[in-house]
Amino acid sequence: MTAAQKPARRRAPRGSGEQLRAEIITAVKDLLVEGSSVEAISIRAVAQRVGVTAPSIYRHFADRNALLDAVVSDVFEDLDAAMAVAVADVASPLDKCARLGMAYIHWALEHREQYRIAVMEPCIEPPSVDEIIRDGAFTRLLTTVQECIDAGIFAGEPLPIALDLWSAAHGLASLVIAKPYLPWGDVSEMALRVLASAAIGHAVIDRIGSLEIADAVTWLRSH
Amino acid sequence: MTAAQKPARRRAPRGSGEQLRAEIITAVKDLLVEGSSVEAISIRAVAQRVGVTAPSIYRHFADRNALLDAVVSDVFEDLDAAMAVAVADVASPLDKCARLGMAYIHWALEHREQYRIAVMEPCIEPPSVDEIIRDGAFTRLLTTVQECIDAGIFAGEPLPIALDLWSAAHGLASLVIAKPYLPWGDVSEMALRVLASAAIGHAVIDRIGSLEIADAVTWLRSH
DNA sequence: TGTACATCAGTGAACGCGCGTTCACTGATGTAC
DNA sequence: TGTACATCAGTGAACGCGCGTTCACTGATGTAC
Repeated sequence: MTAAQKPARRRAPRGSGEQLRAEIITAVKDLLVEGSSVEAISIRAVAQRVGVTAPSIYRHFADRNALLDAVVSDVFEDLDAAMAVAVADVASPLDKCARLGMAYIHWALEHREQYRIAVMEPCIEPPSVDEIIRDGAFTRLLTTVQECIDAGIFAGEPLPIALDLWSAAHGLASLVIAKPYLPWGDVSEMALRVLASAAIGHAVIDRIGSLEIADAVTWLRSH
Repeated sequence: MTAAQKPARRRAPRGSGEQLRAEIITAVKDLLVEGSSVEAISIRAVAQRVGVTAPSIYRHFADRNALLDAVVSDVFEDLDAAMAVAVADVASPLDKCARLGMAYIHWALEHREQYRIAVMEPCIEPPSVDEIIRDGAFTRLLTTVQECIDAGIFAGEPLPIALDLWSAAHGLASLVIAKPYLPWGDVSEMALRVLASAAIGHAVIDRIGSLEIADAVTWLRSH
């Protein structure tokens, strides 16, 4: 009874090579959820987690990089799914924007190492710009920003605004992940504040047509 | 003449153990500047760079982590120095805030791997909160935010505002570093926009006393 | 229904490598006489 | 000024380890007859 691993695994039937592949990706995500860093994700560690020997991994992934790439894709899908749920029943474009941001930050903080490998680490091989633009989560944000523009909340092109908002959400999420010991206080409240100030700041900039903070302050004082 | 490393190094005189120590830290920073990632910073690579054998490193640093810790401290000092220069002849607190942010982002983008190990990677052992607060760059920001509060530009406590502004600057810097292939356009302009919207957003939030973006938009429309 | 066979998912053992780290040492440097 | 000596900055060789990856294989699975 000391070795409990033998009976656990059953060989997959002929056609279903996909099964182990999916199990491997899930195992990596589980390891990340439990706090393993990327460097700790070794082929052997993953294999052991799945209950299989190391060479089996190579039947499904060309090498370690290919495995990590696949995991990153999967992680982005999870993130997009969480964002989709967050705006499922929201009609107002501004509300949608805010909820996308909050969902993004919350998901990141609940899946810190997954977020790290997907968004904070350098990519093994950079995807084309088209792939990024077509990527679920970013497209979702871009579309919502366009709706805000249509509603007269923002002005100009959606792409830079979407990048600004992404950068605001990412800034808080990644800084909390990298420096969790700072006096963050209530992170949800801080998230609201960061997202709100980015969005409001944009609206004011569009309104007064100047990037000078001093102009905005002067304008604010006169109203 | 094939081996040019022999005559280069001269043994340090008795008292000056500090000399090699400084050379080692500089060597690590040079390797980072040339694009080496943290994982590529091995004791052997550093030793070779300095022109010394690997065990020599251990006379000056207890182990690899101690070396990296020392490098991170040094990097933070460099960053702080760059920020100090940026505001050396600036009087207006608002200008100072903006310039600190711009200097921060520019320094980060010019020292990407150094910024990564100092701010984006998990710390080996987290410093106490006090150490952070006393850290040069953050204290500088905190003081400047306090000056802005005194000038009536922001309201409330300086700490959360400083964290917000840091988060805004870090968001852009770290996202550009992690995803350089995105369509960033002119990063300097984007930096201005991100910092301005964070600061202006804060000022508006303080003014209307609500975190609801919708309230701000309504308020904006009525002015 | 029963048997022989081809397939291919997963195995076990091994490879070469670069790593962090250790240890006893060497020999240039500075000092005491 | 000259010599013997203590110091200690830096060396050379080696350690054990975990890693990614390979390769020939095994034996359960599904199929053809």
